[in-house]
Amino acid sequence: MYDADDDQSHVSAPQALTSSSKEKLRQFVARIETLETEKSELAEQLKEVYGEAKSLGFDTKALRAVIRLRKQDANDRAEAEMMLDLYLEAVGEI
Amino acid sequence: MYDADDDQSHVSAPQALTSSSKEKLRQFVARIETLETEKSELAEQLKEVYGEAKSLGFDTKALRAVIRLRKQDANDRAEAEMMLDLYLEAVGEI
Amino acid sequence: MYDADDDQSHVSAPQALTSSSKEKLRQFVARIETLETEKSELAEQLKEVYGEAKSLGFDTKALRAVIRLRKQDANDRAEAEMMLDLYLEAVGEI
Amino acid sequence: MYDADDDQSHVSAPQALTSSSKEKLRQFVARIETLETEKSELAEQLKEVYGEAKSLGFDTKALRAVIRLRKQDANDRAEAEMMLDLYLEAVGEI
DNA sequence: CACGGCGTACATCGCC
DNA sequence: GGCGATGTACGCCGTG
Repeated sequence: MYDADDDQSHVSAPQALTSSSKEKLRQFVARIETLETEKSELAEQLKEVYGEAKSLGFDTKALRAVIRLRKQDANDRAEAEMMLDLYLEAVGEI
Repeated sequence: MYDADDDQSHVSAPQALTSSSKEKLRQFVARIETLETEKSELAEQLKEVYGEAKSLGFDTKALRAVIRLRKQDANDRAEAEMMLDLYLEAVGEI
Repeated sequence: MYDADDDQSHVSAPQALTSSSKEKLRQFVARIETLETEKSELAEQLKEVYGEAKSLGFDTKALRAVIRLRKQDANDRAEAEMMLDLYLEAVGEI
Repeated sequence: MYDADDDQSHVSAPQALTSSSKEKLRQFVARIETLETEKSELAEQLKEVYGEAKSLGFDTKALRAVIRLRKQDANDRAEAEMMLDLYLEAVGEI
């Protein structure tokens, strides 16, 4: 996208961004980078937690498996709910 | 995990976890799940931001490229900084 | 799905599938699962081939790029062919 | 990878491939392209099957959900098996 | 240090 | 034709 303000044509000719578009773009970049920074920090903390568990003698592989299973269960429940809705709709109950 | 409290041996005898170990395990699981939830929320917000940018006509693929490049630049700068420090230290400037 | 045999109405009344429909459904599921199994096996074999190439010292990323480019070329050639046919037909040469 | 026969150094200097390496490369490309062709054909057939089901009045969305669920169940069983092994190993039973 | 697993990003496809 | 979902590929990290 070359100019979010101007472009009504969908042509691919390069054109400069308006200053308004540039400003919006800057803001998007800033918001994204903030969120990614926070996300990286959480990832960092997760690593630390696993490291701490490991240093206390826990098997991180098994620990990760537990986490994965619990998540999977949650997903399964959500999926089951979805399927129920789908079936109810299929038999005209919605 | 054999038992973070008991096991100093790494032998293969089956043994249950002590209640203390179980409690620690529960806490680790809780901490991890909290962090992962927050991480997912940030991921969600990132998707929303990209979606908003897209709805305003910005090319998200290009936007992602911008983010990636800036990140790379930051890494490069950090690395250069590290090298500089290393050299300064090597010549006794620190 | 209301009933592939019966339903001409698209009304929302709940109704069970006829046994004939159920049988068809089973067959569809079976055919799909067979095809997906075969597809997974091919995917598996592809992984093995890439693994073998890697173990012989080839850069799999470059190898993948080669495959991608050749595929693109093939697509381009097919498209050119189609255009040619279209033009030939347009000038009454077919 | 610049030469699968010669390169013991892992340096990144560009160098020509030996004819032996080139030949191997050609064979890998051929094998990969064969497998990918077959995979695409299966994908094509899958599309046809779903299309046929749809034309007979079946709800493909529900059909896909069924397939997904059955696959998920299989995965769950495999995962459960893995967890069992993991736990058995953790208590020294392997 | 090389490998495999995991999470993420891209592309494709079916649907609307 | 845009959008959402799904399958595939890449990069990163932890591990042996």
